[in-house]
Formats: sequence, C-alpha cells, structure tokens
Amino acid sequence: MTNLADLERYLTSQGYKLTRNRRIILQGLLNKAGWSNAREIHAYVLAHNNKVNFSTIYRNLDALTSIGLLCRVERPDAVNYYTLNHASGHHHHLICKSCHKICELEFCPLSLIDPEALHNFTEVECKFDLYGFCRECQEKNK
Amino acid sequence: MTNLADLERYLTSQGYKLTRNRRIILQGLLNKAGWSNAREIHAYVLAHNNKVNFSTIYRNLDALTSIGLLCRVERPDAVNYYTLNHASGHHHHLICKSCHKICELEFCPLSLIDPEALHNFTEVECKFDLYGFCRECQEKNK
DNA sequence: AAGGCAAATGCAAATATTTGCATTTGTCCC
DNA sequence: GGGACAAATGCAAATATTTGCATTTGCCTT
Repeated sequence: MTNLADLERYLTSQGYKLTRNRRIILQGLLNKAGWSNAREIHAYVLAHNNKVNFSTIYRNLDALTSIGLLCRVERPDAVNYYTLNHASGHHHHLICKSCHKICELEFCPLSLIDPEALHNFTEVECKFDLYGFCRECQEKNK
Repeated sequence: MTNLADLERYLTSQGYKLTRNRRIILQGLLNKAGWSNAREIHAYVLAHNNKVNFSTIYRNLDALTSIGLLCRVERPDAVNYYTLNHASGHHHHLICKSCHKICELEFCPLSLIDPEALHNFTEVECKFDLYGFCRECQEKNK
C-alpha cells in the first residue's frame, strides 16, 4: 500500500477508528522514506496538527504495528523505530550495531519451526531480529 | 555448569573480575530455580551483601548474559528476566503472553539462515523469541 | 441531524533501564 | 605484601515507554 486512502481503508477494516492523529502519522510515514522513532513522529504530528500527547503516539504506533501496517525494530540503543510495511508481508530485520542501518530479511523462522516444538502454544508471534556490523562499519574500524 | 566455582572460573577466563556482587548474583541464581528480574536479584544481593546499586545489577546482568552464563528474556510487559544458562548452548524461548511461563526452544534460526541473506554483516547476534498463549491459559479463557 | 457507546486521547505519574563521572576495588607485577 | 592500572561501582540524572483514569472524539443507529 503506497497511498493514504488504502492505508486508511485497511485501518478501518480492522475495526480501528480513523482519527486525525492516525491520518497524520500515516501521512508522515508515507512522505518520509526510511525509519522514524516516536519522538520524530510526535514532532511531525505536532507540526501538522494542533497538539498531541506522547502516549497517544505510542498507542497508535502499537496499534498500527499490531495490524501489520508498520514494521517496528528495536535498535541496540533500545529506541524503537518504525516504518511503513511496504513489503506488506511479515518479515524481519538485520541491524548494524554501529551505524544502525537496517536491512530486510525475507526469512521468518516461525514458518520453519516444527509445530511440535511449540508446546501447544497458540497465536504465536515471532520476534526475530539480527544484530551485527555492516560491511561499511567493518571497513571503518580497521 | 551447576556450581559456583565453575561459573566463577568461566567468568575470570573471559577477562572479567570476580567481584563480591557477581559472586552473590551467581549464587542467588544457582539457589533459585527459574527466572528472576533485576529487582529480585537486587533484593537478593542486598540481603546477602552490604549494599549494591541498581545500575551495578544491570551492568552485571548484561556482562553475565553477554558471555553466555545467563539467558535473558524480555517479557511482554517489557521486564527482563534472567536465569542461569544451564543448557550452556545458545538457545531461545517461547513465552506465554498471559501467565508469562517460559519454555525453551532448541531451535536457533541463525543456524538455518542462508549466509547470502546476511548482507555481509559480521559478528551477527540472533535475537529470537516467540510469544503466544500456553495450553493452560487457553483453557482458562474458554 | 441528534444521541449513545466504545474507542481514542490527554494528563500526570510510574515503570524499567541506561549513562556520565567521580570513587573504589580487584588483580597483576614487582 | 605494596603499588599501579583498569575495571567495577555508586550516585544522580536522564532515557524511552507504559498505565490508570477522567474527558473527548469518531462512528453507528435512529
């Protein structure tokens, strides 16, 4: 989905209300390529709306992530970053511990795991990310 | 490793100093089966030493985890829990979103991933955990 | 268009966790 | 055993994030 109308349609189809904050958050993420954190998104909404609270930002980022519209990645410095899930499918990431570059991984381990290993758990969500040093940062530190 | 002397030997072999705090943390985790959070471990050390600061606890839990003596798991309520890595090998976990029960997974996705997919990253660490509802909690909510 | 209800929001307080810097401690070497 | 140096610690302040509760808003029904 690469336009606001589709994103909004999907949001409401999932039972969420279409609020002014959510519209601006989605618009902001559409405008800006790459990843943003809650602070940046908060600033964007402030600049394009009247006034919004940080907790609203966090709650909306959670909601949008939970229905798959956003990808969330936790950086090694413990700050969460978000981006529109253009891939639209479920996927994971590879993050550089030095420059924080984020690469996509098509691979999802949950699809490969033996259901027997899941101890009869249901509604299983997969949290999976890899952290290493990208080629550029390896060069720099030589 | 199931005794203090082995744990301590390993700690020093990795270049870490053997401090009073670390000894008590390891002893505490040896005594208590299962998982503990920083608050509980802090309380244990306070009760068995003179006085220790929370940041020291966190720094030591990080250090012990980074050399593989401890396993760390992040619960859905965003609290980290720690336990001795008896399995001694690298492994992952399956956590109940309701009762927070933690099961071990022998599976590590990093071992299966195609090196080509790693974009030339080096020293890659794998952060992988599954979150779902265990059989007991499914029954309870029927 | 008006009313009602649940969902979304604002606010303020609390959470776990991290960090910089000055001090203390453990270990290695003599 | 004593001294030196780096690593570990204490302290206080800062971080991102979450939560409870009262209020507001979006959306559905009439």
